Amino acid sequence: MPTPRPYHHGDLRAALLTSAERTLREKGAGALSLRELARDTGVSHAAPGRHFKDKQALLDALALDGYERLNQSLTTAGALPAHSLEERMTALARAYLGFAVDHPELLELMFARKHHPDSSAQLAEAVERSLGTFMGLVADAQERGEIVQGDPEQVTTVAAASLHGLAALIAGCALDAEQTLAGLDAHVHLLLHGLKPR
Amino acid sequence: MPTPRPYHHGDLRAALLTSAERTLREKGAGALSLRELARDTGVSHAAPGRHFKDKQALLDALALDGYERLNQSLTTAGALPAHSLEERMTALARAYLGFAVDHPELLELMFARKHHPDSSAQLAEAVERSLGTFMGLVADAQERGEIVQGDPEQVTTVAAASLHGLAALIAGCALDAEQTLAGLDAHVHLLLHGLKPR
DNA sequence: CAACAAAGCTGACGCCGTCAACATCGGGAT
DNA sequence: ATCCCGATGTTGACGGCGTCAGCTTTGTTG
Repeated sequence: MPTPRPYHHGDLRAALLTSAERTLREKGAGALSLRELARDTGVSHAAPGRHFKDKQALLDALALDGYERLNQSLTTAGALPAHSLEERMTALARAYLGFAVDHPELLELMFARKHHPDSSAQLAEAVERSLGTFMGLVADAQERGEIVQGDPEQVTTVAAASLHGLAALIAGCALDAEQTLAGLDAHVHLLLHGLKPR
Repeated sequence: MPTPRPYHHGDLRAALLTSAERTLREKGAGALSLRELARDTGVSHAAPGRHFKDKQALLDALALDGYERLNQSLTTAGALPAHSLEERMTALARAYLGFAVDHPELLELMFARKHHPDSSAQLAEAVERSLGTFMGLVADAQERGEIVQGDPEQVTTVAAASLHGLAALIAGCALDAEQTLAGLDAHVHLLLHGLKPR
């Protein structure tokens, strides 16, 4: 006879997250239902409740996982051997925008306003680590005199906001992804050298 | 006797939009229910269906209205008497960020990815008009040689993305609104003059 | 091996969006 | 003046959803 599914799933939490991210990618956050998730995973409709207090908790976990991967990607890109500040910044930008292109729904979820109070601390810390990657680059460049002096946080905000703007516009379909990626080098150049003529 | 509410509301569509934006502001987009909206407006639960094909159609109308007001605000700010490019850009930035601070939920809705195919054309056109305000400023400055030459669209994208990034981060609570507004002049300065030392 | 906590299941509740069928009103054609 | 019809209301129903309470299974721990 066919092996009956064991009463306990084994790693339902992970299975739910995996399945959830799949539907997130394919059908968007709005189309995510705990019950459908449970059906897809082969458990009863209330089983997810054992692992996620409510739907928002699952979304928060999804977002947190997104930050994890984004930060991984940013860190990797930041550690790449690069000669100039502009190269380093472009590498970070390419990593961030790549993430936005690959996971637009997830990015939207990550920066949504409606997280659980429980999760918001973890999420804030994850955001902080993302910004930290940029901040590190900025502080480094400031030491070398390759970048303007001043409050590193302010300078970082300018760079990060610019890239986040691109990412958000791509994720929101307000900018064409390919075209933006193609113009990314020029974008970073303008960001570093300014819009005013030299 | 008390005037019985007439069978026909008169301007239910507008009333629904008004009420909807109120709850949007107070409780977020997720907490918006057509039935509750109908109750608040004193009509039956299916009445909204006469004016909005479905819930997404109402959200789209809300977003479109948001663009209308944002564009109004941007246009006004762009027409302000200003001497320098930097002043003009700062005025636009202040208008945009002011909108983001005042209507964060609405901004999130406006740039969400999941609009109805029916509405997306109108929305895209509204976005285009927003960008147009910036594009006008850029083209103008290019003619005067106050800004770097090159594809105006590319230059506009750099400026708009930077400000949109700020707005989105504020709306998503990733940046402190007050602090960001306070540093706005410096931000625009860095955007125009670049992060590299001169 | 007994007891317990973790992690399943079932059933129920109320809310929701949406649809179909019916009611009412106002305005335009005859 | 009347009739008719479309726009805009109402009611009732359906299925799906999130969440909770209460029960069952299971593995672990003492």
